[in-house]
Amino acid sequence: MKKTGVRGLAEATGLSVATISRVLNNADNVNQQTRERVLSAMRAVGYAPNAAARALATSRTKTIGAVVPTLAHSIFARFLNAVEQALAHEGYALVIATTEGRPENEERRVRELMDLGAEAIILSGAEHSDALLDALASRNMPAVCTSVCETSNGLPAIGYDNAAIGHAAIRRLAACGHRRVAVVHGPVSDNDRTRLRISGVERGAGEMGVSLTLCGSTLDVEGGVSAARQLFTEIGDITAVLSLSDVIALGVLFEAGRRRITIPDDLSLMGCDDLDWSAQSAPPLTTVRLPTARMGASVAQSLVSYLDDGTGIESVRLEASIVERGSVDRPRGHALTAASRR
Amino acid sequence: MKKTGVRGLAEATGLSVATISRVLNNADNVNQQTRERVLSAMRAVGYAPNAAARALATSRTKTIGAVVPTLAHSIFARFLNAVEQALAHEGYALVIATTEGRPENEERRVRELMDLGAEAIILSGAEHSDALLDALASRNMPAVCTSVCETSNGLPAIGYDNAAIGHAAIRRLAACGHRRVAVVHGPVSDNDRTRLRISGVERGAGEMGVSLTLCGSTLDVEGGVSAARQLFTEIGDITAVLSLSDVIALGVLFEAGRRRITIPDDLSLMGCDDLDWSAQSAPPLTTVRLPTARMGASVAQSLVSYLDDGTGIESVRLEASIVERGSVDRPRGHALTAASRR
DNA sequence: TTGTAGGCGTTATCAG
DNA sequence: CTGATAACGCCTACAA
Repeated sequence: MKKTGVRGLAEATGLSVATISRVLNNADNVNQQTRERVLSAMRAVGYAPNAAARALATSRTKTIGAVVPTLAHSIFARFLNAVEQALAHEGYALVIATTEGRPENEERRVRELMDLGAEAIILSGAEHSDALLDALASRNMPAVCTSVCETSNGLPAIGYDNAAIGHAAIRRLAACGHRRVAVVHGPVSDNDRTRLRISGVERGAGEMGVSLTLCGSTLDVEGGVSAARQLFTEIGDITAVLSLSDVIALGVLFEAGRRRITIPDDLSLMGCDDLDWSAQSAPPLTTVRLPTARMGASVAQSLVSYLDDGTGIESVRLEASIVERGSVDRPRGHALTAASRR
Repeated sequence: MKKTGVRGLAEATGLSVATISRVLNNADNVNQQTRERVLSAMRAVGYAPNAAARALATSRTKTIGAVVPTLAHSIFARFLNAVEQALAHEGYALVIATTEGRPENEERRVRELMDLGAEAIILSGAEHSDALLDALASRNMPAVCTSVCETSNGLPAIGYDNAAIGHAAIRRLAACGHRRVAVVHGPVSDNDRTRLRISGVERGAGEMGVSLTLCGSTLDVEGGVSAARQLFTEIGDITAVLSLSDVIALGVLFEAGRRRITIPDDLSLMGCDDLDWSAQSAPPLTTVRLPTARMGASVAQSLVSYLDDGTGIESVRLEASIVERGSVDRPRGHALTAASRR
């Protein structure tokens, strides 16, 4: 029976395991010829290094864990897609854990990730249980909160300013002349980002004399449809809808279409996210573009720098920007009310 | 300086590492009191097991790798979401690698996954380079192809029958009376699933006397919009559009809306996937529902059974079904042509 | 029920 | 430039 691993190669080449290890790690102090010899031996036996053994010896796993509510929402998927790409380029692996929408799972998932050997943890949002924070601290595990730009728990945050986003969005609408706007948003419990956006909207509305109708919904297209249905049948007296995420806006768009409510003539609609389809819809959606991909790259970069070079992890505030497309216009009298009756 | 790991606990409790290890692995042959003692000691020192060491000793990493083209397309994200959930319940971790849409990256990513210690590999589609297949075989690494239900490379497949899907879809359209339909599909190079669907469509069209117009596009909403634009301006003479994926159908829907082409009055539209929004659109999209989540669960289950119990990995064919909603109707004369002139 | 000791495949520290 | 050897933290016969 042949020996496995470096030992086998050592035997096969007549060299020592140390030398084998050196060529494995591209150490410079190896004779060119020796290296060739080892390399070809490796090819010959189809040698594959054992990551676990290496991890044990170096106490480096080159693995980073991320926990998100779900992969089924494209905003998280796009973010992780960017993270994965950047991490892969740096030789790190990404292992993903979902909470299945239940924040009470977060701590457990983080623990699993750590037990698995993750060298850093990527979290969603700024709010995390003390137990989770403790777990992180007790192993002093680097971690970063994403989709937000500040936290009150001491963890660095890489993301955007949700309150500012809400603020800018409502002001833009106000600047167009809207004074009665409905705000459709996802669940606020367990979602600090949504709460922050709402608070920004409220502040902006106060400044601009805009009267707000808040309307909660689930974070999916169906939620947008239901919310729109309610808006159109029970509220009516609004000139614009601000949807705090594009999936919800899509629902509003669909429901408006069904009711022959023309956007932006009868009603303006503004979203937030800038998803794949947002520029393509009819009409194209005016929305807040979130720097999702840049955020992913930035998170990956920060973590890798920290792990490889010991650089501190700084919070990063990425700018979001409103992209004007065709779904927002000046209000036209009681257009919606009229349209609803059509 | 305290000793780390099991050794430390052994010292702290006055027991041996073997006993510590036993409680760690919930072995039954350990005294209840002893167990308590160890457990509380573990809590006291905040013990965290070292996965690398365990992996090295047991040669089990409890990690499964998946490579997909991208996470940015919700069809993959939803699939992996299901995989992750099922795997997590079984105590396995999922590490994800993307090819960034370039099949030539696939082999490298698979190697990275294997080098990382993945115990099984999840692949997308049935087509894979010989180099990749060899790499898998030489380490006899279990792997499964997904989104397809058969392969010619010896690997098991868990998924649906793409040709049958295309076949059923076009026949349904034909049964509604459509004889001239445009098929909009994503890239065919490097995508066997799309090719299979097209072949099924062609066979069905032949059987039913349907004349087809094939129209390739990119696999996103924008692609659907462009294709629709071309269809509406240059082709015209069709009564239905069969979109081989829902994202593309969404583009068609948007473009039709922009041109005041009413679906399904002027034109029928049928999709494939059944995404989040498909039941909510205006009109709701008649589409082929792919068992994405079940597929994810099935893949996870098969792999886990194999790894834990040595059960063989069988190919699984999951049924897809057409879900009738509002976007397909009988053709009405030259409605589209008329509508285009409106 | 508990303890002892060897080994898992690499890395890294010394000498040579 | 190369070699011997001791960790790394855990598991698991085999003994007791």
